[in-house]
Amino acid sequence: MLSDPFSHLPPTACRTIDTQKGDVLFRQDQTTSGLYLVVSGYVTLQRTGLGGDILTLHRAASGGLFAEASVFSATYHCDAICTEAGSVVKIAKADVLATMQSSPAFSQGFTRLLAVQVQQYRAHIELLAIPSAKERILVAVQAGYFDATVTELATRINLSHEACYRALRGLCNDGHMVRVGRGKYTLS
Amino acid sequence: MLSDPFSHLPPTACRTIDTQKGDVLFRQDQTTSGLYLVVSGYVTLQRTGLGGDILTLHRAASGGLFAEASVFSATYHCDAICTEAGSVVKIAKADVLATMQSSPAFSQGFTRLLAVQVQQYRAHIELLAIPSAKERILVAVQAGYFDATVTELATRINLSHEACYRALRGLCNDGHMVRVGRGKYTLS
DNA sequence: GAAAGCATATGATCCAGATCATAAGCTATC
DNA sequence: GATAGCTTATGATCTGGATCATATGCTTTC
Repeated sequence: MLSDPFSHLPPTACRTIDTQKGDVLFRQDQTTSGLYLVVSGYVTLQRTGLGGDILTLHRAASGGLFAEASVFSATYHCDAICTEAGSVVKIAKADVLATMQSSPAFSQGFTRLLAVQVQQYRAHIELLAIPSAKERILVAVQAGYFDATVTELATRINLSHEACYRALRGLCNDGHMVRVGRGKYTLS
Repeated sequence: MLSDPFSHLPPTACRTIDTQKGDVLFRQDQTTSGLYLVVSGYVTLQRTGLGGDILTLHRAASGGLFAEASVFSATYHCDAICTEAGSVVKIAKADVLATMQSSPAFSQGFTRLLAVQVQQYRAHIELLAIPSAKERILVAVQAGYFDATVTELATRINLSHEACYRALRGLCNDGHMVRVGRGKYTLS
């Protein structure tokens, strides 16, 4: 189940955790203890703004890794909340650091994972720069962002959910997308 | 001059390049040959949208590293353009990969740099989610984004330069900032 | 020192998206 | 099966920022 580089870790480094919807894996400013790999279900990384508004930074699906940067950080920088039941593997920070010392293969694999993250974030910043709501949604859907609810998509791409619904309808009218059911849209 | 982890690289891995304003270090989709460290001057990482609009992804100042992810990528994902004369050190991709195999200290140092990048991008995404122009600028200035022109700041935080000037004036009226000269503003 | 090019402003207008309001459908729970 | 809470959906209104226009100041260059 563990992806590539993690096979180099000692078995004791990993702990499987079953999650329920709404479970909190960690909160912002908590002391870091490790990083996580999603086995099944979904985990949302979010920050709560001063005004109480929720910002989704990342949504990790099956196979997705998150909080990798926590290995080099004293505290978590956002909240990790399970939006759907499933399970995650928690990998102890100390073991990651130790294995980086002993295994070049692990080191390189782990670094590659971080590099992928960097590229994903860059792509996301680019997406957020698209001024038109319709275009932004179209690109987001093409990039596979639309894997849950419309409301969830909206918060990820800095749109109100109303604007998101309207833009989706517009894209359907334009023939770029097709409505295939309540809250279900696909590219045409 | 080289920061921490790069002292583990063979001397031949690094090449110093003097840059003039406007110099292009690499362009999107070019084959990757290495990563860069800014010694002096500024390098902007940008992508040109389909409509010809320029999006600034990152701005590397003295001591800043960029294109680290290129080590694991076949092509560059954006353009690197020098916005001010100075010099950069180019570090060969092959040497980075080789040294990761041989030196755990380098590996860990390099990975830490990527982890920092991840956190910076996360913070940037958070910044972009701030709806009000005035607030967004205030946070950006506090985060040290305003190190060049107003126009440059505007493109980095997804605002028109007009909106940026107006918001700066507004922040001065509110007493949050002070205009200290033509195009110069500081926090009060 | 004239001309070109860019950053700095600021005013006027317009519109896309935020916000507010409303309602219906689906799910879970007691 | 009633209630609560959520997502979906759409209409009405309002506003903040984009866009367009204009002008001035600073640098660079020939």
